[in-house]
Amino acid sequence: MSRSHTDVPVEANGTSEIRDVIEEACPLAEVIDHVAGKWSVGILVAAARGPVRFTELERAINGISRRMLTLTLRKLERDGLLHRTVYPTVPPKVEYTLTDMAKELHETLRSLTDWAERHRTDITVAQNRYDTTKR
Amino acid sequence: MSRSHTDVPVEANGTSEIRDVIEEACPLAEVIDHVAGKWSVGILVAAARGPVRFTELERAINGISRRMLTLTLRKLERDGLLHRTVYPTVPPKVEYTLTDMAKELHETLRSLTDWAERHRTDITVAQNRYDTTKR
DNA sequence: CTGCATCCAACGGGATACTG
DNA sequence: CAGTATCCCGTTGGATGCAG
Repeated sequence: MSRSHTDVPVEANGTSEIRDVIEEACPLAEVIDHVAGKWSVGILVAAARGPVRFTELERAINGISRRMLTLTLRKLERDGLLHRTVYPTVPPKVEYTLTDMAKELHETLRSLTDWAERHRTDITVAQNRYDTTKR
Repeated sequence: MSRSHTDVPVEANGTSEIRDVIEEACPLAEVIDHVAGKWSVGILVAAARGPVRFTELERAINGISRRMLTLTLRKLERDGLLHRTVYPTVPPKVEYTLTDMAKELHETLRSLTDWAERHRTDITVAQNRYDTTKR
């Protein structure tokens, strides 16, 4: 996704409400960017229960490829959401844990979960109605 | 998703592949899917203040293309988050408003915004540290 | 076990010209 | 005004194979 709001030519004429919209949306867009990867949330949730190993994640998250698991883990680590601990054993062992910041985020996400559960069917209904009427 | 062949544009029909992760992540992943498009949040925020017209959105959301605006609007409408009202005037006038469901979502998103603002710098710091140590 | 490298297909998304 | 239709390219992500 890599949005980063810096790729928008500044234009500097930002007046009135245009500015407002952008200002208000920005931080939100940032979070989304950090969490909206196809697998980020899954990893965050899986790691929320305690230290998780690479292979555990691979099995827990249905359908993820090795490559994407690595990439997503790196991104989350870079963002300061995951902590990576390497045990120099043979064979190697690596554990991932949520940082405090990420734990907070995880709780915050719960309100979103609630919303999703409250409206899950509403959304499905809306989609069906849309598809049948406009298609 | 986009069934045809070569360069047929995406169709943005949402409902990508089901993300079967751990049961706890599922509803959350759903929300993310509906909101995580590059422009969805921006549109939602812009429309949160009241009815908005197509061109208003185009100007309010810095950098969006006409195509993406249309696609994203259609997706949000399909998901039951936006309501589209057409005034059969000349020239045509179309207004978009948040549905009740979407208003709820918008409020819920505020807690995410708060998190983002609280940790915005933490994230930047983490990224810099990561980039300097591993690079 | 953990994870990087490579190849490749599919999709997202920008620019723009055209229409009701 | 509010879209729709094309063209085109950069990125995402799956599949594999190799390595510490």
